[in-house]
Amino acid sequence: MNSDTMRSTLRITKALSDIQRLRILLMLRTGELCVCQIIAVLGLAPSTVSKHLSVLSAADLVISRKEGRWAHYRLPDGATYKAVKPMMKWLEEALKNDDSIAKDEKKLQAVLECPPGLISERQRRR
Amino acid sequence: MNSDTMRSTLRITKALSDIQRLRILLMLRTGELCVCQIIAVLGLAPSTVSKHLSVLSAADLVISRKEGRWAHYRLPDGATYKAVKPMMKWLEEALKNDDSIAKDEKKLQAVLECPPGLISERQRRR
DNA sequence: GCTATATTTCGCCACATAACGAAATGAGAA
DNA sequence: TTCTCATTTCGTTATGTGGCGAAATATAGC
Repeated sequence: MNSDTMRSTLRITKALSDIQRLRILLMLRTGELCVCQIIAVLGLAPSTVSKHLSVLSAADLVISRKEGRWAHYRLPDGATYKAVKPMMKWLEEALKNDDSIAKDEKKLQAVLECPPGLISERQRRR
Repeated sequence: MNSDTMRSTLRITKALSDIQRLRILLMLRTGELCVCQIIAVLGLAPSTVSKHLSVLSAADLVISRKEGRWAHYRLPDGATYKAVKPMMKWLEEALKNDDSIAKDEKKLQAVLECPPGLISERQRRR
């Protein structure tokens, strides 16, 4: 009967077992982000980041929204969020003093202020 | 400074990203178990189970205790448990209707009652 | 000491996965 | 339409990981 509860549970724990995906999740606490912004902070190839986002999405740990050429990702809300909220809370607590996460937050602030060279011209004009 | 918070967090999430290790963790809710009992329920090679236990141990998700020839594992207590309690609670909730877990519980009951053939003679005499 | 046995360690194989670049996709701009 | 560009998909490669059996370890009993 309920053999997908294990499947979906493992989808979540496997999604959480990679440093880049944890970085993305914690980054999204500040709110919805464009893929290019996530790419800028992580410093990885676009294709790599896209794959990570699809893994998170398949685990229902993020929600995607398309707007023209851009894709935005955010933490889930409502019922979907409820299922993973304890996990997220635990993650936040576990990593609240982590250096790499703090660095990401700092870099994200810079990216959100659109300093030259970090994001493409096109993106800055959105 | 705090780059091991990420390391230890990932040790935990990676430990939780395998079905056999989830089975072990939930099995241990009934209390301390001998390795051979865990082997009997999982139906895997002793070396495989031993490796899984060492992964869980390295993540501080289980505590081991040696007693003569036998090794016993249990869920952590006190301060150590506090750190992973939210995770465990979430896991229990997520898998409370899972078939494979229910099957394991049933099999564990049988193993604890020592039916012939499941555990070695030697073990039954402990 | 020697034997038996529970557990761990080691070596190996098969498979999963993270990374990249290149190509494909899709939607706005020209 | 055609071009541009953000994103995704695909193919490849390198590394990680789960599984097993064999050998090593450790301890109880003789």
